Amino acid sequence: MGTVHRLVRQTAHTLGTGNSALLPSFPELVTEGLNCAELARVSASRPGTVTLDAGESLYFQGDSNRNIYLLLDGWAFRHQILEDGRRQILDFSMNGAVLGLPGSGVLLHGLETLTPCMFTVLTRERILELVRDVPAFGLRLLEISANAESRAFEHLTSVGRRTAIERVAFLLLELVRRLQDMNAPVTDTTWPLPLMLPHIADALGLTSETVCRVLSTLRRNKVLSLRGQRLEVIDERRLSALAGGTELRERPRTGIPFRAAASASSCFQAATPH
Amino acid sequence: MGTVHRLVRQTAHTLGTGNSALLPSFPELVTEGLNCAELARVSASRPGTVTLDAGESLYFQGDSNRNIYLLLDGWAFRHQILEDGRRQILDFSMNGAVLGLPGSGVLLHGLETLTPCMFTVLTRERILELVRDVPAFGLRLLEISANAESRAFEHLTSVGRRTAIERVAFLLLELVRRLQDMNAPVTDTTWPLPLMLPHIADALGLTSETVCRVLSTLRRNKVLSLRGQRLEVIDERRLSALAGGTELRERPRTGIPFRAAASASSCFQAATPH
DNA sequence: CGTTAGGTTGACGACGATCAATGACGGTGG
DNA sequence: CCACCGTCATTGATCGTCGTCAACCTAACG
Repeated sequence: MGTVHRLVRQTAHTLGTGNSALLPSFPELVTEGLNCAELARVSASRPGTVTLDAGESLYFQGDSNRNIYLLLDGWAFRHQILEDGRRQILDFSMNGAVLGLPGSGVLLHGLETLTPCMFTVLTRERILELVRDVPAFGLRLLEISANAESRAFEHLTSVGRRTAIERVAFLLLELVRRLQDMNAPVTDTTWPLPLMLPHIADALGLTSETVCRVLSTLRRNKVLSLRGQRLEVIDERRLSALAGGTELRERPRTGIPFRAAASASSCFQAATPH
Repeated sequence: MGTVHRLVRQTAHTLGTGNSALLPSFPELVTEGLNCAELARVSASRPGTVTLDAGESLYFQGDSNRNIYLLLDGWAFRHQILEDGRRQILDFSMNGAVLGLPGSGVLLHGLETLTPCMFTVLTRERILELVRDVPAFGLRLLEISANAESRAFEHLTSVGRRTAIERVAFLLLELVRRLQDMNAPVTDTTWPLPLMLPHIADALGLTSETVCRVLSTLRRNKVLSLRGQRLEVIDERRLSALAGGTELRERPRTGIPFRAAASASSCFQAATPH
C-alpha cells in the first residue's frame, strides 16, 4: 500500500534578489494562479527568487512557513508522508501557482519539483504590505485559495469514491484541461507530462502496478497513451465519460474574477495611480 | 461502493435581516473560523440570517454562489455526489466556519445540515466592502481559507493512504480536537457527535458496514465508544497511535494569526476608529 | 556491453464491498 | 399497555477490486 519514500534533504537554494525573469514561459493568461500583470505588480515589490532542479524540495513537511512562493516556471507537487513511508500526493502545481499561503505556523506537507523550477519568494511581511496597499490583491489571493480548495475537494471525491480507472481518467483529464487553460505547447493532442507511475499512483491512492495496468487498458482501448513524458489523448469524449464527466463539473474558468469581470481585471489598475 | 443518495430539494429558508442573535453558543474563541469579536464586526454590516432544520440543505451542488455564509450554530457537512449517487463528504463544519468563499462562479459541492443550524449571509458585495475597509479582515479570511485547505489535505491523505481503522481513528480524533479547541460542553470524556454511520462512511470512502465493524472493534478494545449521538474517548493515547499520530501533525492551533500575535488580534481594532 | 531506473505482466492474497438477515430502539396508534 | 412500524445498527457469508510479491522487459547511459 503506497510507495515507501525516504525523506532525503536535498534542497538546493539558488537565491537571488533581483526581479529578473519574473515572467513565466507561457506568457498568456495563467489561469490557475496569478496572471502576468499581477506577477509584474508583485515583482515591483522586489522579491527574491529561488531555482531548483528536478527532484528537489522547496520545503519539507514540518517546516515552519514564513514565506509565500509563486511558481513561475516548471512542475512541482505537494505531498504528505506518513511515518511508515506511505505517501499521498496532494496536488500538482504548474505555472502561476501560489504556494504556502498562511495557514497555521507549520507546514503539514512538503513541496517537491518534477522539473527544474523557478519560484518567487515573498516574505509574509511583503504579502501583508501588498494586501494592505491593494485590497483587490487580497481578494485575488482569496479567490486563488478558494479555487485550490475546490480542486482539493474534487481530488478527495476521486480518491474516496471512484474506481481505479475512473481516478486515472479523471486526473489525466484534469491535467489536460489545466494545460489547455494555460495555452501549453501542444502538438496535435499530445501534451508534455513530467510524471512517473509512482506519482500518479500516490496522487490517486493506488499502487504503480495498478496504474500501469489501467494505463495499458486505456492504451489498448485507444482512449489515450501515456509513454515517457508525453500524454496523447486519443478519444477525449470517452476519457471524459470514464472520468464520470457530468457537465456539471465542467472546468470553471478560473481567472474569472471575484465578481463578473470587475474586480480581478481592475485588480491592479486600482493600484496604479494614473 | 458508497451509499446512493437522492438529490432531494428540501431547502427551507427562513431569511431575516436583523443582526439578532449573532453570537454562537460557544462564546469562547472559535478557532476554526471567525471569533466573536470578528463576528460582531461582521454583524455591524447588517447581514441577513438563515436558519435550517437538521437534514436540510443551504445550497446544492451546481448552484451559483453569490453569497458567503458564516455558520453561527450547529453542525453541517459539505459533500459532492457523482451521477450514480456515490457520495463523498468533504468536511464537517462547526461553529464559526466560513462557507462559500468565492472560487469560481459555480459551487461544486452541496451543504447539508446535521443539526438545526443558523447562518449569517453576506453578499459578495458586502464581503468586498468589508475587505476593502479592513484589509486585515481579508487576511483573516485568507488564513481561514488556507487552514481549510490544510484540513482538506489531511483528509485526502487519510482517504488515500490509510486503512479503514486508521481512517476512523483519525477522523474521530480530529473531531474531538476541534471540539476541545472550541470548548464544547464535555461530560468527562464524552462528546456530542451528531453523525450517523453513513456520514462517517461517506467521509472516509468506506461503507457503513465497514465503519460499524471498525467501531465495534474499537469498542471491544476499549479505545472509544460511539453510541447514538455521543462519542466517549476511553483511551486517547491508543486512539492517537491508531490514527498514525506522529506529533508532527499535532493540531496547529488555528486562531494563531498571520504573523505572531499581530494581525489577527488587531484585526478589527484597526477598523474601529477610537 | 553491463548497469540501472523505471515500466510491464502474472500469480496470489487480503481488505473492504456487497448482499442479506436480524436486532435494537423510539414513536405512534389501537 | 402493547402491537406495529420505520429507521438505523449489527453481524454473517461471499465476492471482487486492488495490493503484494516476484520475475522480466525496455531504454538510456557510461
